[in-house]
Amino acid sequence: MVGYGVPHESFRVVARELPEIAMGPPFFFYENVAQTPKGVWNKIKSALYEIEPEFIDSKFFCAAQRKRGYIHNLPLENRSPILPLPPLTIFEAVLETREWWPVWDKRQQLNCILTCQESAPVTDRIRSALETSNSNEPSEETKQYIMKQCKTWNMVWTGKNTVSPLEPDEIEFIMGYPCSHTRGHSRSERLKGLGNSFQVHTIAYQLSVLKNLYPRGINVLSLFSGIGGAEVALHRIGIPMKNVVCVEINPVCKKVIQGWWNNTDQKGNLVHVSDVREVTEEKLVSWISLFGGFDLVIGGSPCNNLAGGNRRTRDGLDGEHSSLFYEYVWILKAVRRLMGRKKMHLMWLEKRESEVGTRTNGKNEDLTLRVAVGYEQKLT
DNA sequence: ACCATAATGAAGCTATCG
DNA sequence: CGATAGCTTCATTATGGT
Repeated sequence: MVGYGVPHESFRVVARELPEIAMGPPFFFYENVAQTPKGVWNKIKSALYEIEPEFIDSKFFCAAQRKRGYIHNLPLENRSPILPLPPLTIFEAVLETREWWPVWDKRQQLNCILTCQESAPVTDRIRSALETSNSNEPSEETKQYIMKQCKTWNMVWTGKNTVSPLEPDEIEFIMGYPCSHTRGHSRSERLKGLGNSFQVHTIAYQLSVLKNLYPRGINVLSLFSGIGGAEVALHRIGIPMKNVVCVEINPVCKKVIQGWWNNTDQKGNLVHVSDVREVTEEKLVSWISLFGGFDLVIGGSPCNNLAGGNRRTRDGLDGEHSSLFYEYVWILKAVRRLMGRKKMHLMWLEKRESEVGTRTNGKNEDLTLRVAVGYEQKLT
């Protein structure tokens, strides 16, 4: 679960064989949960140029576990983490818990950050179990019950005989986002967005190799953007974003990204698309023509039907949401095919001319801009 | 309409044991 | 080496309140 290596590990793979058809640029980066139903990662791998997935646990980068698989065509040489690395232990990440932490709770790190949390009766049952044990030390049976609940629901000690779920602000810190990144939205929306997101430092470590390749910045096609983990990671690395197309269906997530973009003094251009199924080859041609191509196609497709926590619809890669993986695949391959062609810009103009039915003598630039801007969706 | 709450197991992996 | 136990998991949804 350490892929080709993590910071401060002696064993680091720096070279691998990539099929020629998968070599960049453009570079791509795909992510999903590591523990899927059987056969899923084989399907993903075969759809993505048979590249071997790299499995990394974010426990090497933050205080919480997060086992994820990544398939990408990035170089492996000279990876570097964002420094300083964030705290790797619970005590350092959530300072207030230390005072109440019992010695028999041996946890050093948290389990995976999920999209929902425990309910009050769990905290109540734990409190009453501790209060009824009059002695200083609860019974082994009580300890076992409490530890099982604490691990299942990722709870920390916040008072006398009291365990609580993590606050959204604390999760933002652990996941590597700016303080109050998701502020201004309902608690449940914040938890869902954060539980579904990238761990920024883990992503940044893998993307860090792009910094020297693109000193003047990159154009990004960000699919299933969520709360913008990819964008935050690139920003933290120090890679300027010239143009970013964010494809995200959740309006709350879209607002989070736009808010972060506005607050971080971005010089580039941010375009929103509200559904991956609205991406067409025509739009790809337009963006590629306008931006001069994409340098990075990045995204983690929906894990709803793959994730272990799903009791009802864990029906694999062809499930209702997770099947959107195939959208990622065709879009990536379309981008690579379109960028491989010469005179792309001219081809696109000819196509537009034939559709519009009029010539655009000397006004190609205006037409390009007008059509491209038409795809941008304004925030309400 | 929006939001918070609370109840809802199994799959697949790893560690351990004989 | 196989069996067994132990552990973890980017979730869904009916329900009720505001």
